[in-house]
Amino acid sequence: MSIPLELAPVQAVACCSPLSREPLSETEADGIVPLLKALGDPVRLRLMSLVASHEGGEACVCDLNDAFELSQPTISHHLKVLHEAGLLEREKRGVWVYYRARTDALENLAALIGGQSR
Amino acid sequence: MSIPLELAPVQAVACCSPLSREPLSETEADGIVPLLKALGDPVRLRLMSLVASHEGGEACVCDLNDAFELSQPTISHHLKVLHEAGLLEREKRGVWVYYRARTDALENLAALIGGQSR
DNA sequence: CGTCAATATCGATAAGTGTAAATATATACG
DNA sequence: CGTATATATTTACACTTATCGATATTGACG
Repeated sequence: MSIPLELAPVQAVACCSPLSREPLSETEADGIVPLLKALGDPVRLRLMSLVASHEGGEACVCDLNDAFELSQPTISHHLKVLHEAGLLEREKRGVWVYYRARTDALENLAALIGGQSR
Repeated sequence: MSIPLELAPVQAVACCSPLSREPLSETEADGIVPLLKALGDPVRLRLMSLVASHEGGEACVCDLNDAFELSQPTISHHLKVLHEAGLLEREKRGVWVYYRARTDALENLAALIGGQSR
């Protein structure tokens, strides 16, 4: 019986008009920043890209570990950050864990960053 | 006699296909991460939005300082980060300094994040 | 030249973050 | 049950970063 999550993180970015349209409020900024922070690390950005571009839009952690010369706990940590930001979904199947990219979150974020000025 | 800049930072994001299309290389990621890091701070994200949404697409530092309850050096620091990332242009007119949003950089970044899978 | 105002730089500090080693948890399989 | 494997958590540490006060720089103006 788990509480869904503190808040739907995907919708944090769907809340506001594009950057260039009107000034972001402090609260709005605080909602978006975690996503940008999550992507603002080279390992996480590549992890995100690896998962998102993987066939079926999902990838097993076992595959991801091998793509980096980093310890397994470090990769696990980065996946957790992406997951908590709402950019990756997590699904366990047997011993394996699969992560799936939330393309809606990516698209919302992109719309917020690159949206037309007016 | 100033060297243009070490590299055109705007094009760092124009270099690669979207996240979800194919895995980002380490080099590509390293080029993009500075932009995401620059935006991944609430003050800088709001600064960027303030400038980008300001009339004429530019704003004077004097206006920006007043929008935050932060010291002037702190704002100056954040503007520098955004400028060095290639997200803001800097122009001095008399005693005042105006920053202008590089919407092309924002659009390229948005395309990279939210681009279609295939 | 001297003063004032706008912006940037410097130095210090507290808080945040990426990483790894050690350990824990969970699942499959004899 | 016992062992092996996949993944997560904990702890610790080096490194980065956001912030401020003090100071420097730059331009306007008398």
